[in-house]
Amino acid sequence: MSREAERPGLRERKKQETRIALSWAAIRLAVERGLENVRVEDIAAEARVAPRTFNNYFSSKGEAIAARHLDRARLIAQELRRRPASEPLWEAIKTAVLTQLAMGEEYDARQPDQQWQTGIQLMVSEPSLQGEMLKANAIAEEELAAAIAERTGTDVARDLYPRLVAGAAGAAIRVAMDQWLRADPPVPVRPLIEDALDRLAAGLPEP
Amino acid sequence: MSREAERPGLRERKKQETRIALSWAAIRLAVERGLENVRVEDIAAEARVAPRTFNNYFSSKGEAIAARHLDRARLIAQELRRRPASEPLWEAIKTAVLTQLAMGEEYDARQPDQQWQTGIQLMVSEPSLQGEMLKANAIAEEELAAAIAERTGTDVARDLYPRLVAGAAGAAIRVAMDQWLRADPPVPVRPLIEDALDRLAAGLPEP
DNA sequence: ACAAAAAGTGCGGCTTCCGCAAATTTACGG
DNA sequence: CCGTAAATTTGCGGAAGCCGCACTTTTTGT
Repeated sequence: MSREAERPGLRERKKQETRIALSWAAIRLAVERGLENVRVEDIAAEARVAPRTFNNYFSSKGEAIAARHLDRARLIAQELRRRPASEPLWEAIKTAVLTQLAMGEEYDARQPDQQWQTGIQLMVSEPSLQGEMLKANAIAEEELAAAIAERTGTDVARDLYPRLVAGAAGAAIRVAMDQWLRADPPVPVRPLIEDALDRLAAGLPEP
Repeated sequence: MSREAERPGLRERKKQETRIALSWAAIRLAVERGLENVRVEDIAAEARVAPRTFNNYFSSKGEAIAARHLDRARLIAQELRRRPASEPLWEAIKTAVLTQLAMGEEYDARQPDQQWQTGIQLMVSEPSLQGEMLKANAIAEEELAAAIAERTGTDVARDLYPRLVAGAAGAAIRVAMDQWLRADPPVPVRPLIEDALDRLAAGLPEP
């Protein structure tokens, strides 16, 4: 044995790779043939692991699919921590969200992005996935609340404030994304998100 | 055959009774012996129906338990529609929430309320139920958005506004309730909710 | 290179969830 | 009241999902 502060650890890396491979495999197959027609067995095969291994990572198909979404959402909190402390809170949040969005677009710039959007649409349409989506959002919101608390010198456990801001921001992002997904003549996301967050910071005045 | 606008309909009534009986049974048993140790079979037995019938009403144990919560949350939108149109929106929302809260307290004033609070605590602690809780909140939020749209003359499909307000309000309520549940020296709920909604309407200024 | 720890795998079993068809109950018109 | 149509409940059967446990393989640290 030894200490447990090893940085990346080749081991940890492989684990993450498997996790991501399983998640993408689940999304791919679900998009391709519909969630109902995908068995855990298939996903495992696609990711080159044993069926049993799948459940070592995820406790359901839905969780595997939502995992990608969760990872992305987490980044917002990460990004917020990076913003300079001088920046006003709402500004920082807005920038963090938009930055994450840009990162996502760059990251899988070749084709996965297409798959990403399709994946999201799958999640919002399949009832059994909506729950997973919401759960992921909730987890991300917690982390966001922690980051906000840190930045504003408040206490997540005692003060209403950080969770309130995180919850409201999360709702705004959710609504903006939703609007974006259902816009018939496609519209850009960023303005929607900015608009939503701005209104929030303005106290949601009646239009 | 005939028209289908029968008001209560003896048939519909029985259905609702069964639904509620199943839901309460699920909560009772889950609180009593832990969710893991409750089988669908047991719930059905408690409600005096066949096991198969359970799945005619709910597609999972979790859904059955969250059903009570959902019904309550729905009432907020109902209540909002009843508020006079002259009342400012935020005022109306706040009142609607508090009224619903009061109704709930009166309704099951004898003992179920105790059970209710225990049930909620169960839901927030059991991971598998958190998802159901979130799903119920989402459904309630949709209805709230519809009510808000109606009241403000906006369009749920086209405008960001109603869903934004509903989402933010939902988040505020959630956070306030959460705070209430974990308050060690118990505190009253109402002030928490008022505080949360007021801050929202004020644009969530840093404290 | 070795021993310990962690991850992957296989097996077995218990539940859940759902489609289908028969039985039972309710609704409505005469 | 009675009979027929519709809706609900129930029983059966089966496909998956999910998970504990024990065994094997791989990684880690010395």
